Amino acid sequence: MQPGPGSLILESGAEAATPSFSDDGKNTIASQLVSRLREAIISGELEAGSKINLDRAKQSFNVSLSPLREALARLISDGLVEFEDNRGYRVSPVSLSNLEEITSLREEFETYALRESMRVGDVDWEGNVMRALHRLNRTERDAAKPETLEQWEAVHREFHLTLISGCRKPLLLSFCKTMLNLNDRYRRTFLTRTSGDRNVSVEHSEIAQGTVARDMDYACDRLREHIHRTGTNLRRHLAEKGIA
Amino acid sequence: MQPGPGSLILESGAEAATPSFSDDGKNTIASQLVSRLREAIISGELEAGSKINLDRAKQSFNVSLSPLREALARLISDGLVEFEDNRGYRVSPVSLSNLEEITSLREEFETYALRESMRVGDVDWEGNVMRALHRLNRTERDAAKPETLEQWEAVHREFHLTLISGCRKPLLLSFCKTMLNLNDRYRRTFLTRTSGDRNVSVEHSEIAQGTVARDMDYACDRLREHIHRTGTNLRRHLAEKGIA
DNA sequence: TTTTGAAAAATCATCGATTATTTGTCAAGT
DNA sequence: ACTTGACAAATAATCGATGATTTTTCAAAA
Repeated sequence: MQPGPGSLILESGAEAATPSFSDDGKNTIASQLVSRLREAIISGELEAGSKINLDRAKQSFNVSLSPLREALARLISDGLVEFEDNRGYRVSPVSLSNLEEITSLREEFETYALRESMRVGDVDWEGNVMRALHRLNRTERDAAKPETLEQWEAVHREFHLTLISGCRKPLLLSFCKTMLNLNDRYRRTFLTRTSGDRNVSVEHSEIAQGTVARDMDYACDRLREHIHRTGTNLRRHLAEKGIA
Repeated sequence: MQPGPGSLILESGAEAATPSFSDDGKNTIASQLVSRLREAIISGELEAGSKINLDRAKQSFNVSLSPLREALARLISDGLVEFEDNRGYRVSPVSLSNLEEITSLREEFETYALRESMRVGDVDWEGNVMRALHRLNRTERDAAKPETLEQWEAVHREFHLTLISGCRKPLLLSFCKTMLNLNDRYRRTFLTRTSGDRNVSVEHSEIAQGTVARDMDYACDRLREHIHRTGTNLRRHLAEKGIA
């Protein structure tokens, strides 16, 4: 079970010199569980609102109780898990009002963080933005190939986080990360294709161009529209599936 | 052990019809620890930046390891505790830049939440605001009597949270709560008396009056100034103690 | 039929002991 | 004197078992 001496544990997807927002230097079982559980929830593998049975989870993840509980406790901060004394953990439910709040807060927080980034961001940051944009535009997204969806989600998330990564406000960044996580769960659960009347590539490019040009009003307006459109689309899909 | 038929279980400190932001219906050791640890950190009893030795903490709180680790894991979300694999937990350090970020985010988040509250808040909420103001104004704050400082902190916190409690955005409220916690740690650690040139009672009254009058610009401007002044005061005290 | 209450099952919470990792110490080699 | 590396102490992480609480089941009474 334990890796023998001399065996190497390769960290998945850790590329040097790439600012990574999904740190994978995780050593302990608890920390690995945080990543695995987060992915399981965001991807919809663990159903929204469902109770997390500790015995079953223990078995399915092949771990003991202590690291599992600790991992779940840490996930509360991400808003992905809820807890109640003597009633255990459950996956945070989805709802129309929750989606609407997430959309509103993304609009407020991310435009604020973007403005701050344009105010104090350095040239490295600008370069990171352009690189993230390029990668995003070169990443295919085909509803017929599920693995492209997953890859696109990662690159897309990276783009939005890079945009605001110049703001020098770590707390604000962690809030934005949380909101983005929650938002991505809705998209991955309810939205496999983009609405026909949108050209998302153009939207991203406009945001990035405005950003490196330090045109605060333009960039923030485009970003706000972008977030708002996604919210509207998602809301429609939720309504179709009859979610209040 | 089981309460007999007809007996009532009274929750400590739970006054009906009073919106409480410091829920104390905690049953389990882990949940009680979260409260105790949070208070210990905010009050400065646990020194900022210090490592939390699990063995010693275990003894001093008279608990076992599992609930202690779980409680600390939950406190990460409050920004009061940091964690690193195989290196354990430590109390989040204080710094000038951290204080400045907290002040900025409070200005942004709380004014946004206050505007939303004025937009959608109901009459109950208005009443709660006026009650919280009254209680705050009637609570003595004397640097010579430490117990009054503690009481004042609680009522003051309640006032600020009540102001924005009408916004119907639970995630936003939890973020504001977090920022307020972090801010209160700075005040309780570095500030025992108010700056002489301020009349804080008047500031609070103006904010509350503007709020129930639904004068968005006036109320938000007063609130922003209020937060900003506190930030400036704290910054000066940090500088005096030579904290970068 | 509905309600009640006690026993049983399921599940959560906690503990003490064991294992793994990191940190500190000190002597040997350069 | 400075670095290096092995050993020892301190500390963190995990496990399996035990204890406590909640939920479910089901039979008896209204």
